[in-house]
Amino acid sequence: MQQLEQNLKTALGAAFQNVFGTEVPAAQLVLQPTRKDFAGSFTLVTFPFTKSLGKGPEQIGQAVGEWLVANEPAVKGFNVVKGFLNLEIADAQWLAVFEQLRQLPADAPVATGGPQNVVVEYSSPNTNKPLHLGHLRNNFLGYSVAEILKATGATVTKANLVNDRGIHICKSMLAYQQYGHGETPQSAGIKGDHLAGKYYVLFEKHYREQIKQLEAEGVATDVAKRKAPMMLEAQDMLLKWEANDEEVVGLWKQMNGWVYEGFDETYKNIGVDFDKFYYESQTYLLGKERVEEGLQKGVFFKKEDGSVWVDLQAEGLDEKLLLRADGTSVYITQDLGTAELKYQDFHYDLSVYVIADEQNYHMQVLKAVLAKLGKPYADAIYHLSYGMVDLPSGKMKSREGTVVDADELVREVVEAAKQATLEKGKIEGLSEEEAAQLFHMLGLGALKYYLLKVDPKKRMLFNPEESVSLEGHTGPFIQYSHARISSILRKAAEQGVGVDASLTSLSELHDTEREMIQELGRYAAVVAEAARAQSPALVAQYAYDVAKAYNRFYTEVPIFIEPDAAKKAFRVALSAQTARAIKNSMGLLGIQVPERM
RNA sequence: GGUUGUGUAGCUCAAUUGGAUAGAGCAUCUGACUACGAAUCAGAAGGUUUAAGGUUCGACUCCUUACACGACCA
Repeated sequence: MQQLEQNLKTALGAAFQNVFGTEVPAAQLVLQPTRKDFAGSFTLVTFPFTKSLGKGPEQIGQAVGEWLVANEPAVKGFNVVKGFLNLEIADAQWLAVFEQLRQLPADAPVATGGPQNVVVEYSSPNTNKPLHLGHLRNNFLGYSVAEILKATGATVTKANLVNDRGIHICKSMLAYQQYGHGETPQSAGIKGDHLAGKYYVLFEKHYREQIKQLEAEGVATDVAKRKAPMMLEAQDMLLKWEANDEEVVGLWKQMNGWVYEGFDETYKNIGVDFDKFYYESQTYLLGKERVEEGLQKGVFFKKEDGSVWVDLQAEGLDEKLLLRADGTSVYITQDLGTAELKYQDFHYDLSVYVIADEQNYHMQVLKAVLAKLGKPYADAIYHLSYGMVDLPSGKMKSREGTVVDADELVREVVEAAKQATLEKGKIEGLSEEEAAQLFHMLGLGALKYYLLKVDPKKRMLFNPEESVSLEGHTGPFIQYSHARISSILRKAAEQGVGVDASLTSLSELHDTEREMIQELGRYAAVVAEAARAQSPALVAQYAYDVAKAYNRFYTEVPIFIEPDAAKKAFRVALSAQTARAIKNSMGLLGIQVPERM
């Protein structure tokens, strides 16, 4: 379709040349799809030309339109409404567009001239508690952005930076030491990440009790928080960990092992994957080296207490701590090391960090610090900042126990999909295993689509009832359209209707057929824009538009009843092409589509 | 206090990046399964795009100010 648009632009240029005798810069010839309520397929806005031509917008549209109809075979007709020139395209052109789409391999990359070598870091969990709803948005976004970039022909590495060290990890370790009695995931029958989370919560509970007690003894709150015995013990544990204390490191390895097993299960269950894992325990030392490098280069400075800082006021930021007085690292120290390591490993020209928007400032600092160090990859860093997920009851707070657990949520959406599917009673003949796979596909489709259809940078509201809904603007709506088409294709195969019929004998297209082709033709442009904006929401919207357009076509145009064999074959081919577009675009979102449901 | 993001129908979200009468879904109401899958389709109703100015042929979009909510930095 790009070619059709290009041809139209060339013709428009010629029209201006011939009618008004002036050259119009190609950049000014912007075509947009015509709004549904007007006749035509492409629209040129003529207002911008009124000044230079000294003529009214209608007059220009009329003249250009007439010239096009007389001289450009692709333009069948036109109408002018105020400053809008609507072009009607000849059906032969649409069929040519369709033919081109059909010839394209299903996995043909969409060339964009964008970055070729990309690392997308996402998920990046803490190893002290299980994944929750917020992580799901992160995981689905990261996976989808990676897939979209792959679709533009880029080489993409999916990376996961595991936050496996620090005081928060020690908290769950300490609580386990004190209250665990040697419990294991096996003995407790609890997933490893949930077991660690249980002890993290236990730590918080006892810690808070200790604070209360100290306060009752007249200690000020902030002092109580620092001096509570459990906090002191956790800090002591962190020091021991950094000193490679055998017992502490042993416990750390054991508990992290449990957590990784739990994460693996969850990742598998939600259908995301990674090519490379990084662990902060392995990058923080490299980060310290970078801090040292900065000191030597004179871009960082040391305060009297020995802590290391960077002055970013020239960049519109503040002074920022890079290394504590006691020499222990802070978040940014580790991030410096990880960025360096990632670059050594992959020499990316784009490094995407999928991180919540509460880290906006932190990521600005990271970029600025790397720039100060003169790192060539500083510019390649891009923070894909996404908004928090709120609940109808308000904000999610792990400390207040108002988080929505990822595993539990997935179970619920799959169960809801199962109930709805069984009610419809349309899946007879599927084995038990196939049915289970289908329920999983539909439940996850609903959940993923729900989280991905919203613009990433916006904060969003998670409504549990809507998230399991299967009707309207949802994943299952699109999945249903695919299942429906699959059914048609099965029937076509039975009846021996080929999809490779010649299109040349077709006379006139139905409106919905024309719209369908135009919709299918947008695919490449949508993927390119989604990659540029790093927004799966655009792909989600597109998949919905395609399904919607098909359903309209489906109710208005007969397929198997059609007596004209050429038309019948074309409609089957159009259906097959639509199924492909749905499967592709949903695939970019990490959502699978069924043959029946 | 400083920086920054958001504000669109009762609710959840769009709006091709400055273009036409601001579109979808949910909820409400009406109609369509003896032609191919009704998880569908067709239609009704629902809007002073937070407010006030400004730029423009044209503003949800850009600028200024104010208000509300959030995040971050102290």
